[in-house]
Amino acid sequence: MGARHRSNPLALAVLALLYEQPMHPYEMATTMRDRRKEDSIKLNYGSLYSVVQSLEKRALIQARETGRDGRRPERTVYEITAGGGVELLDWLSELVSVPAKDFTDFEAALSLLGCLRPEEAVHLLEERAVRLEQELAQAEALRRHESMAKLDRLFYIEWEYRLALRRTELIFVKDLIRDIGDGSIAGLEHWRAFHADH
Amino acid sequence: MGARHRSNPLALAVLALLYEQPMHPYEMATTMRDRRKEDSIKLNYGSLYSVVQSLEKRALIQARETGRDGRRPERTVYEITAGGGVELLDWLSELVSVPAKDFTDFEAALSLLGCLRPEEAVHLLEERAVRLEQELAQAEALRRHESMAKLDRLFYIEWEYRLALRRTELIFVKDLIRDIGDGSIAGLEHWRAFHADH
DNA sequence: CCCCCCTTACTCGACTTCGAGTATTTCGAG
DNA sequence: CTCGAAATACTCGAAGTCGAGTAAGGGGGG
Repeated sequence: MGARHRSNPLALAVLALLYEQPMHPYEMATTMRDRRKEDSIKLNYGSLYSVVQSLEKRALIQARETGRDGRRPERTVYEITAGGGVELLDWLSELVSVPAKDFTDFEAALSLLGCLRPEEAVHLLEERAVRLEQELAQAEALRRHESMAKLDRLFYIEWEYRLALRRTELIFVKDLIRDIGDGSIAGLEHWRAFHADH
Repeated sequence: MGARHRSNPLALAVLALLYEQPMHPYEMATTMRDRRKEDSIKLNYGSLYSVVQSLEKRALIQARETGRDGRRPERTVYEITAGGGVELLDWLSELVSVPAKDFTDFEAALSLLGCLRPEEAVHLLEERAVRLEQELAQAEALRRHESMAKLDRLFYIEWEYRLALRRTELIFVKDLIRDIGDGSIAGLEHWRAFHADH
């Protein structure tokens, strides 16, 4: 399969949209926005057009018609090919069944926490905790909102997943604040020593 | 500050290493490997050299000496500048204090789960659950290993963070399997209907 | 003492990503 | 009916990403 090319999830999203029905690129963008997919899949105008182009070159999608509506700029409508359908299901199956390592910003920051003084670190972690609590409170409010309450759960599983992770993150951050604050974290002396020199 | 340029965490890692002591690029790579930083920060040979170049252009680091050891290829040793130190602390502070949205592969996959048939989805999620359990078991084993037991906790917080997230993910996946399996997930009819047409 | 392979250190160019910029068209207020 | 604002549909080039490729030194087996 085209496993070499499976880096950009936007390509997956394009295949998924065309799996439902043919579309032109701009419509893909608006559809993704309407369905809140931009929250879970990074969407960029510039990327979209080159991703579509690259999918066409690999024969996973093909141009269907290059019609024009009135005197508007030309729209190229694309449809998925048989190969594209196979690639979609194969790729999606892989993403679901094998847990990939993903590099998050906070993980990177934690691994370099030693560059900050302990007190500074605690202070910044407290800020993060506050912001996480706000985010979670907002999410709770949104969930109770009527427009959300009527939506099938299938359409917001990814949202629940993200919330579950955020809740865990909040607990982790609070524990960490406690352990640095009361000096119970192992290695605190080395940490202080490094900053004493600097 | 240079907030426009804060996309690649590898640049942050380079600043952090040079904050400790001057180094040449290849040494950065090996040091990161020795300290297991490659687990939490994506390291690529090609990227490293262009990242270093870009940091130099922005005067956050500077070449110190271009010595050579015997007749080996030239090594350029870099050191951090005053501006580089400021940028490091500022950037790191931001990453710690404000929770950023990160786009993970699994979240993208979940948002497109409708493309798979329900039974297929359950099957693949079960595979993921098994793999997650294996990963967690391996991590537990590693933690009990002597080389790990002696290490200061400060040096593997990022590892604990990742494990906490993975544990939450496992619970989430198991719950999801249950809810799709026993038909209690809202919207299952629409899901089946879509695949009946196809 | 010579050959092969591993490590060291870096280069290269094909490919992607990004977001600001452009040009047209519709819509609504006045 | 006309002017401007928003929406539509796309383009462009600068910058970044990637990993295979290269080339030279060191070291150990025959």
